[in-house]
Amino acid sequence: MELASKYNPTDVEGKWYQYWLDNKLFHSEPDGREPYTVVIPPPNVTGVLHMGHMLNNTIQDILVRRARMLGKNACWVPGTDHASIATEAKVVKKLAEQGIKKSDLTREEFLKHAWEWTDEHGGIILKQLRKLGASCDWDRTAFTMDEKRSKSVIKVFVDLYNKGLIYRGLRMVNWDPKAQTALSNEEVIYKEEKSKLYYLKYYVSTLENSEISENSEGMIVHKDDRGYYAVVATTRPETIMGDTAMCINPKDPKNTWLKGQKVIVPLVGREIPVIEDRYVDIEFGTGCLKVTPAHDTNDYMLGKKHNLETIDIFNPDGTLSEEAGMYVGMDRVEVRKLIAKDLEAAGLLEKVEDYDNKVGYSERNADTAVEPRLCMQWFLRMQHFADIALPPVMNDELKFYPAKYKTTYNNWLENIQDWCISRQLWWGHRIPAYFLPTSEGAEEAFVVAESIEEAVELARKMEGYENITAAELRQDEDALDTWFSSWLWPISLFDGINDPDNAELNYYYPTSDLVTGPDIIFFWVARMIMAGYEYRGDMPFKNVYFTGIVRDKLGRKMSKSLGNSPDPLDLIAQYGADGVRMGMMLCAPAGNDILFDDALCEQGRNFNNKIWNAFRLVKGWNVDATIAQPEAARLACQWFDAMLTKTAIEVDDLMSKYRLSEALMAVYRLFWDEFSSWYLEIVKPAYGCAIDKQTYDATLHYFDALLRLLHPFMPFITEELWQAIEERKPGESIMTQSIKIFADKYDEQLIADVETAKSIISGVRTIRLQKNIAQKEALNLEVVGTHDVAVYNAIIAKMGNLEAINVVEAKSDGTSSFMVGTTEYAVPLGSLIDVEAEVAKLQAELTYLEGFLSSVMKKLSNERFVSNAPEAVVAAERKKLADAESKIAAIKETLENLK
RNA sequence: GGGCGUUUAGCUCAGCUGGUUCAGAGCAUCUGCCUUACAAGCAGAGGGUCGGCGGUUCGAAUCCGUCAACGCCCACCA
Repeated sequence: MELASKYNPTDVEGKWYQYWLDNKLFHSEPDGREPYTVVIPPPNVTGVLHMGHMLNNTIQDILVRRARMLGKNACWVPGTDHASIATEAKVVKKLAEQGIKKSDLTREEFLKHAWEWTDEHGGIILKQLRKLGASCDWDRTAFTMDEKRSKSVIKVFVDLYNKGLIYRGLRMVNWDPKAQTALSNEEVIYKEEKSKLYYLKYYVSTLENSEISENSEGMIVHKDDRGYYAVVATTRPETIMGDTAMCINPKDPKNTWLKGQKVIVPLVGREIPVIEDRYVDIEFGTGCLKVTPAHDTNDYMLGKKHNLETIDIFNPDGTLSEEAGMYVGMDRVEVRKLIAKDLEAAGLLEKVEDYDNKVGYSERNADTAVEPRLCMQWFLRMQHFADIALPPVMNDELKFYPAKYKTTYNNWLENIQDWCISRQLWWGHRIPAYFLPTSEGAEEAFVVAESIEEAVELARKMEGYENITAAELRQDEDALDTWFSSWLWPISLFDGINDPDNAELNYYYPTSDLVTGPDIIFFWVARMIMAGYEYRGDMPFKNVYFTGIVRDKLGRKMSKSLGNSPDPLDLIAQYGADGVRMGMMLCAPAGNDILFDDALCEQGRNFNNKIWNAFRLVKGWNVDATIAQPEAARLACQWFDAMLTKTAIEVDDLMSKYRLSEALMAVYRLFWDEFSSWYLEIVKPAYGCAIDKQTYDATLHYFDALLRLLHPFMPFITEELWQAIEERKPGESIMTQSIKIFADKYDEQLIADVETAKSIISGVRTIRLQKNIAQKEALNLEVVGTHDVAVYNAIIAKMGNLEAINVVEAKSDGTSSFMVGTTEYAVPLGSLIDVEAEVAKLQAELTYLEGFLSSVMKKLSNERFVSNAPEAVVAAERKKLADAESKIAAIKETLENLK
């Protein structure tokens, strides 16, 4: 077999991915094996693969491939998320480019565009995942808005409504007056802005000029010829028409005199009460806060708490409404300027200060400040869900990796707020609520049903609606929050909402591992747990692995605007999928942020090359069945066998703790250092010579084992080489080979002894380097005293190119020596010896050892140490002492001889 | 403001219940080598008061306190 000296991934990857697909190796059906299920965190249907996906999906693929090789029935279900906000925004933008406004379209027309967009761009990201090698069961690909998933969402909404867990209520939303739509918090961009802080005079109507006589500590009373007044600092004077109270902190000494009073809203002339609430910051402004429940989130909370009236002074387009009573029809921005002048003219503006504050702007209309606005919304009561979702995580039935996120989870659930599940969007699952015609001013009437037919049926049971028709029902315009569909994902993927207790669900659920980012622990992870217990009475997954956030090597978040995010597909083209996977994993310890650097992919690529070349070496050997196995090779096989087992056990342990990065590193070192640098060098036949059959077969066997260990991390190259080890039957793949081929014990002493032998070899090599002696030139080695690892002489001789290894009482003259453990090794160099350098080297070692000895002696002469420390520790110290003393003696003797 | 976390070699990180697998790994660096698998390589070497201070202990990277720097999440100041 002809092999290039460098591994070329592009030749290999497409071929094997197709092979896996053709042989349906990713596909899973329930059977007698233990299931291993992973559901993909569905990426945005119209999204493009970014580094976060790379990391996340590499991890999932590693877990899935490994589970498969452990003999489990692995099922990784892919799919996409309709991502209502993001997708709708993209469609709106695209339409805008064509000169079409969303407001000019009907719902149906808009949705047609959205579906077109989805069909056009949808699934690109899933195709990209294939380049990475993702072993998803593509036959199961789902979409949060496909038929089954949509039906599930509606069913769940109706069910929760019927259980009394869904209700309607007012909520402050971020309103974009230009787009005339509500925005999610994520769509609001806060900008630092230089604005003004207006200090307005609110005259106290309930105090006569003379009433305040006592002046308690710290009290600040404002009074002019018109009477007593409070000063309120605000950045938004145009909202005073909506004021329904003034609030002070009950603990504020400055304003105690205002308690229980009433004040007059400037210009407006309306009398409002002074209320007290700890919410008010005593230090800010004058400690007096104007309360405008309709136009500020916190004020709304205060309003609810103190039963205040709510006056909505804005129209949806941001102009002032009739309710305002003044400046009607003018834009809020204009009014701010105008009212400031009017206030000043009326002598009601005490002062204006410059002020830096953060103002929210619409992501869609950069120049439009977001207006808090009260809207009727749908809510899900969360206390019930918190109650069922908290215990399993806290008592580790459902495990988080890393565990620190338990705290985060706990904090959120213990302070749970009701979930606003409606969104003022069209792209998504439309809320299955149908409003009935009502007379002006009457309370709204509606029914919640899975279909219009059922809605009509329900409505007809209501008093006064006995003859209502479908045409008279008006379905709620809003769509459901995207998370309201994704929280069902682990169940809905197996159609467990529509068809509870179906065979697939019973087999695959609960899923095994969830791999996701900690940023969606609340949005998604917590809610899936809730839905899991609500609809299955069981956890949706057994383990959650939280990845870090991918940052650039300077620690900055990857973002389009910074231009620091590499295109994953470019990386794959450059380094190969296996190289990039390894690059990701090398820098990805669980729970830490990932500082990504191309250099890591380079390291991955280099490793691929190393594997490739090791294979070239082995496959290039000529095998001669008549040759007996050399001693060195026999020993090397024994040793490498133990090393394989040792590493396999280590990898098992690390993987069980989700320490993927370290597991990969363990295999990496096994392959590069132990297998390539030691094992292969030991068994490698001399140039032009053949290798014995026994060693050759063993080597192929080790190669096979190494490829299996590596396969979950680097699927492509391992398949390529595994197929090349020997003739394979059609359809065979490394994917389906077992990884449970290792013993559960290994000879530790054997490994330790070879380590000693390796140290001896290194010692010889160091001498060669220092003395500039070529590897070709054979040397002798003298072992002074006892040679504990004489068994490995064959290896030591071969690797050190030694003619002889002699155990001597005293070494000969003119040697360069080194120590391994407590034994001295000497290489006779004859005239090559540099006495001066040798003395200096030994002197340095002596100084170190003497210092070491004195510290050990100090410890041992400390009576409290000897009496308190465990015996084993004391014994160890005594051994240190003895060893150091014997080393010192040996060095001193050598020094004497040299002189 | 509330909560969580991090700080160990130039970089990225391991170091579980205090004591020979306690000062480690990979990369990078330096020095020799185009040695017939691989220079995207081989062989060898150097490099750390374990963030600062204080305490507990015979003994602290490890436990406690405190300060500092950085990061994340939540709530945000009208």
